[in-house]
Amino acid sequence: MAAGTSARGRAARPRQYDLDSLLAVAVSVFNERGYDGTSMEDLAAAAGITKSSIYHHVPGKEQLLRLAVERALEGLFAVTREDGAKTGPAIDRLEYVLRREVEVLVERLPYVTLLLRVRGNTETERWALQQRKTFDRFVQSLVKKAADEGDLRRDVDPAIAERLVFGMINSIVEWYRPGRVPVSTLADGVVTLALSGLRGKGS
Amino acid sequence: MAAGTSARGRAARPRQYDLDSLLAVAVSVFNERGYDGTSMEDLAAAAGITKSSIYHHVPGKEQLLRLAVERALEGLFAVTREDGAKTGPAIDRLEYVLRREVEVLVERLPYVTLLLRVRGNTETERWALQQRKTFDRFVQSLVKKAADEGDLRRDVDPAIAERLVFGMINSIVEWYRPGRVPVSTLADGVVTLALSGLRGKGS
DNA sequence: TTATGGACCGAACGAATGGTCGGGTGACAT
DNA sequence: ATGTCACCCGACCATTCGTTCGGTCCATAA
Repeated sequence: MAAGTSARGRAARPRQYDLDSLLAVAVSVFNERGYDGTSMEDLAAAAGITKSSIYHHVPGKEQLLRLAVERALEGLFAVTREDGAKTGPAIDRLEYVLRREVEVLVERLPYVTLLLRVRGNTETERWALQQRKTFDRFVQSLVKKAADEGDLRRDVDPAIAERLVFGMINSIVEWYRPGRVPVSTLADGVVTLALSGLRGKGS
Repeated sequence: MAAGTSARGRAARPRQYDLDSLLAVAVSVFNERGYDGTSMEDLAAAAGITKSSIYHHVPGKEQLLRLAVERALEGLFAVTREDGAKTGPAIDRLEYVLRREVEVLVERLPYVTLLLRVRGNTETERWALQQRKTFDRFVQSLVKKAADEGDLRRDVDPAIAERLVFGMINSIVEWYRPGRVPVSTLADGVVTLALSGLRGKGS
């Protein structure tokens, strides 16, 4: 984003970071090595900078994690406040949220990836887990409502179904990379699979 | 397993580990804190033993990881060699593998959990990732065959579908704990959801 | 020209980490 | 009684960790 040769000045002044561009690098490394498996030296090397320089931008390693998961959670919770998630039959709201969640997940892929891998070792991580739980409960209530309105199959426990569909969506971060397949195709696939299943009958 | 007061001897000789029981403790801690986030002291504390004692049973931290993921992979690959995975229409083989994978995953829950979280920092981890990829390709070929035989819906790319269903199953380790819900119910839910979807029409 | 301030650096610190070493203790077989 | 062996211990080591500090460089503003 803000890294690279500045406007003027021959071959001088390469790499120059601000908080945002440094965060992008850090998150990328976190996702590759895992948060605990990443040292400040790893980050420094990836950024082409020294360890101590990182502390000019950020007060510590944990803050980088915090900023990243905040960015992810912000996107996720924004969906729950959108119209499509609040009006109409629960089954439609559910479909809307599923599709939108896929979109947000792809849009902020590295940040959401990191969020989904949080384990709970630090205060920041525990806070992130709590937030995820809150979001989870929102979707859970949608599934419950759709079941109550008779729009879901009755031979699968709604609680289990929610976990599974949720897990399916979250697993996207493990393999999807933007470019090859358009997001809309992915989102269609998710919604179709979640609601109508894999088996035949399709056009 | 083998920890506890020995047959004879008053209140003497508490905790006494063999490789297996120690591994069980270690894997449990790995899953809670993450492999990189777990120190040998953490393991020692959880086992009620000193760090140095651990080295009596195992040559190092990485070996514990190795033993654990081997246990998981062994169970997974055993499925691919079973009859149900090798005979009959691909769609039936697929259903068989899905159900059996759920069963193995639950049966060896802590080990498979650890396997699914491997990142690739050490040689052992990279080997584990390679093995997972091999298993993945096996399931992929099943989905492909089922598609060729016309038993899958044609409006979702088989490659994407396989990833999603695979991800759904793998996500089970994040929430399922044996006891509350029987494995058979879970497996039924997975197969139903994967093949027929969430939406109505069910009995 | 000088001063301000953002981005960066090398050297160093205390704490934690994975691992080693030499020794101890008790159950069991001889 | 003695020796063996599995299991355990405390003390220690070299390295790596996250973090701090004092200082340099240079683009821009006054």
